[in-house]
Amino acid sequence: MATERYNPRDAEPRWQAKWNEENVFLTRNDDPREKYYVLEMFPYPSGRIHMGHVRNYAMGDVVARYKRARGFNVLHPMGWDAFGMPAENAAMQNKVHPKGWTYENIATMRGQLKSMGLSLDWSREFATCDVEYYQRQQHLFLDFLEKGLVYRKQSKVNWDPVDHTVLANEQVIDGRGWRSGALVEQRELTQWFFRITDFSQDLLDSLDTLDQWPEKVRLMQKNWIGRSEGMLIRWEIAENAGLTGEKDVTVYTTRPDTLFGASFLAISADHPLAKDAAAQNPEIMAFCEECRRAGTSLAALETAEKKGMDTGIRVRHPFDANWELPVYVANFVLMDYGTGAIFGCPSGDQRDLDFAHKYDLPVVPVVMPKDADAATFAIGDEAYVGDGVMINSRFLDGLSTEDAFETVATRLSAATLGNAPQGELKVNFRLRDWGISRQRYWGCPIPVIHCDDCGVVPVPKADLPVKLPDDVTFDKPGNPLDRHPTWRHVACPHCGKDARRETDTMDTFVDSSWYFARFTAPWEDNPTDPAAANAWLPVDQYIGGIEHAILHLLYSRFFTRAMQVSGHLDVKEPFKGLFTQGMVVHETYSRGEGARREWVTPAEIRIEELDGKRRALHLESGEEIAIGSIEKMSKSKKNVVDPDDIIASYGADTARFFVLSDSPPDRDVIWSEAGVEGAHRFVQRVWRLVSEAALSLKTAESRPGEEGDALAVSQIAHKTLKAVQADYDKLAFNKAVARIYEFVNALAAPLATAAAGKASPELASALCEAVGILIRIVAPMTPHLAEECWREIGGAGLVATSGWPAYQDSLVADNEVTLPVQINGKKRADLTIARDADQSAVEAAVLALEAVQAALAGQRPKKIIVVPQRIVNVVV
RNA sequence: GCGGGCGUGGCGAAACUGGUAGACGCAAGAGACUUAAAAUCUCUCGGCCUUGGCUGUGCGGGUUCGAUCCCCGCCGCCCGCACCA
Repeated sequence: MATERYNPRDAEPRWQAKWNEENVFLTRNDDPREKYYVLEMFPYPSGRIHMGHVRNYAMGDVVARYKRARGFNVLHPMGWDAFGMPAENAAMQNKVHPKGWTYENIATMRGQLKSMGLSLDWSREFATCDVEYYQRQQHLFLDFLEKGLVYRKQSKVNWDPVDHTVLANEQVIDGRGWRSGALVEQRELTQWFFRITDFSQDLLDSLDTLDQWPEKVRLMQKNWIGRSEGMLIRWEIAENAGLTGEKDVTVYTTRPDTLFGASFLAISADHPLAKDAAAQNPEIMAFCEECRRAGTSLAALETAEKKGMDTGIRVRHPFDANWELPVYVANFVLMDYGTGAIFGCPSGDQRDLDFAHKYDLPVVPVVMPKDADAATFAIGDEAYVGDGVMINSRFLDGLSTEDAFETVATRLSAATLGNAPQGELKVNFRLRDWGISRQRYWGCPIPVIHCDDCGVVPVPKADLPVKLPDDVTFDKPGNPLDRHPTWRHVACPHCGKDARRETDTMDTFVDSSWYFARFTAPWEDNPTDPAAANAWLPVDQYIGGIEHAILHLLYSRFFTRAMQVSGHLDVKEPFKGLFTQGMVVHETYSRGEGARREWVTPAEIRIEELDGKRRALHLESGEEIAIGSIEKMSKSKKNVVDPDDIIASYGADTARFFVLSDSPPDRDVIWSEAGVEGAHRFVQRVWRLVSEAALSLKTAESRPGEEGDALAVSQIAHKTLKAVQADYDKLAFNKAVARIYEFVNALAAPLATAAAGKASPELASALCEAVGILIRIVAPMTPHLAEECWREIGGAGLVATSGWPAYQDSLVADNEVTLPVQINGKKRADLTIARDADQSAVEAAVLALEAVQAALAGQRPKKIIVVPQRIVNVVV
């Protein structure tokens, strides 16, 4: 009986319509079953989806469908991270409105995602640029403001004088704006900040509770937060050189133990003391300017020479009033870490040592390795940064580094300078408060009003939303909100006088810092329904790219805490489980050189192989195209493969199955068409096997048939079920795929017997069950195929609403095991024996083996190692 | 520089963290079916020699009855942070 090939173009839309009709994936908040929240990082609507999206959402969908089958009430929503620069760039380049551009992209991409057959609750969909969403974000902002979690301060920013905008550090390339190419200036602007540093310690401590996060990500966050334990030490100014009125200067150090090795103080060019000095001395002024300019170029930092200038100011050593040290302005001291001032101990720090050599400052070794000889220990070109024993340090001599730290801390805390302690213990963090002001149009307006009389006035909640005006122009650089004729002019909510709206919008990272909470009740007037948020959160499984390991995840962790403080929910950590999936990468193709280089999409070329050499030829012109490096799929390099083509020719199931096969999900994959065909063969094979055997399986009981090993079929079915279940639990999709292949390979012969109408009733019944298991374990990956097969075998209802089958322990465990038998560690034979055979029984059986007898040649073995149910090793 | 990870066939990768190395898939080769093609099926497929072995998980040592896995020392690649006091 010839079976028709499975036709995804017919089947997939049919089942998608069916799921939709029956509201299979709508999630109710009042469902009594245990909850499971699975979320993939929502996409930026850049235009079309690419294979990276397919991989991300296929993984999430497997988890969602699997957990649904396991009986959980699954929340699996989708939305759009829709504010951001590309929309404004498109507006400037193509004269389209950011709003129109964004919503059109969303419509396209939504259609593409729907064609993948994802089990999403589309009723909860939103875009962050929806007024309904950003209104609630403004609400949150106001609540944070009230709780003191938001503040304004002057801050240095990278300012592009051509585009009239602030640039993020990564948008400054070699000191120039990435778009305009203009030299970037450092400007002081008043900006809004979120007080993320209020939670530094908690954000650090709680990392330990996130045991379902990759170790790597936790470590990255830990380093980013950057906790260090040290001291603040105040140094009395002995000589001000007529440059400052200050009486003392405070430094931060993690090595107070090395205090007797100090030979200079260094301060940042932005330190108040440096500013005082610069005001009095043009040379210092010039040097400070130079330091600031150098600071803009990120790459230059690496190689930048350590430079300093002696200010002439002198300070007294905290433990010796007669010991004076020079104060330098130095280009390597950062104003925003510690106090912007350090003491230099050249023997214990490589940078300080280089600096000391350059400016002829003393180098006194104060720490030596435990086993070194104090008489001969010296510092050459390399500082000794390790722990050890104190030397040349007066009352600290002989102490360990650790004890010296304690001693100095105790003494300085007790001592006073003026009327304050001379030193205090201080924990310092690298983490900075989060600046959220952006001088851009396409973002969430910051809901405050500036009044000449009342100052900064929050917009009353009743007046929300502060809506973005639609009638804006992009013909000039700068923020369109600034030059809008009317939008910024409003009355002060306090006094009613003319006032001005804040025209800055929020960093788009704010939008993505709480969307996962909004999904729990997107219909709410308030930002959240706390009951719903508390019930659903934390997200049980969050899936996304490693590129968000720090910022997005840290900001979301902060937001959750801030929302807890302001009563919007009552959990601390937003994401219980995190999985970082690998990228989909592809070769790049280009023609032309230098500035004229033009990228070519894979769709426009064909690859030819000649004498082992691969060549790329342009389809239209036949011209040879250069094959470039393998990189992450991106619009700019055009090395994207549009899933539409693959879905159109092979179907969504094949695309899904392929991206889940072969490679571990956390590793990058190189896209290859050959792999797609392999996956498609599997889809067709499952369909053929199931459909060919389906009829005879149903009728087998009525007639006698050939013997078949029904038990073997049941055993592999249940073993596979158990293993695949474990793989899905661990998100090891590639291993699940391999096991399913093995399973299908094992079923092929018995199913052929059945298809020929020769299966015994026992075999037919075992096959019936096995096929049912097969359909349900492939269903999370290839859901349309599963439905089609399910109908073919006469399954009740939909696979999508069927439960997960339970494996039987008795069928999973074998009564007999086959042990490899090694002689001196090399495998020489197999031994099949009862599973519960004891040591002596196994030994006896092993000694009886021909191969063992031959190896022993009549001798007694030295040793026999029996690892139960695993291996036997005979040592001769 | 600091921190982390990885290195297994022609390719993507498995191997229950000390127990048969290379499961499964891709590619390749041979064959069957076919007028032919597609589809499908069967077999081969790390390397070296003659059956049977030997050898093999980046390289060199070590621990162990037994090492892809643990320890020491190299080599190579990738990622993150980067003047953090």
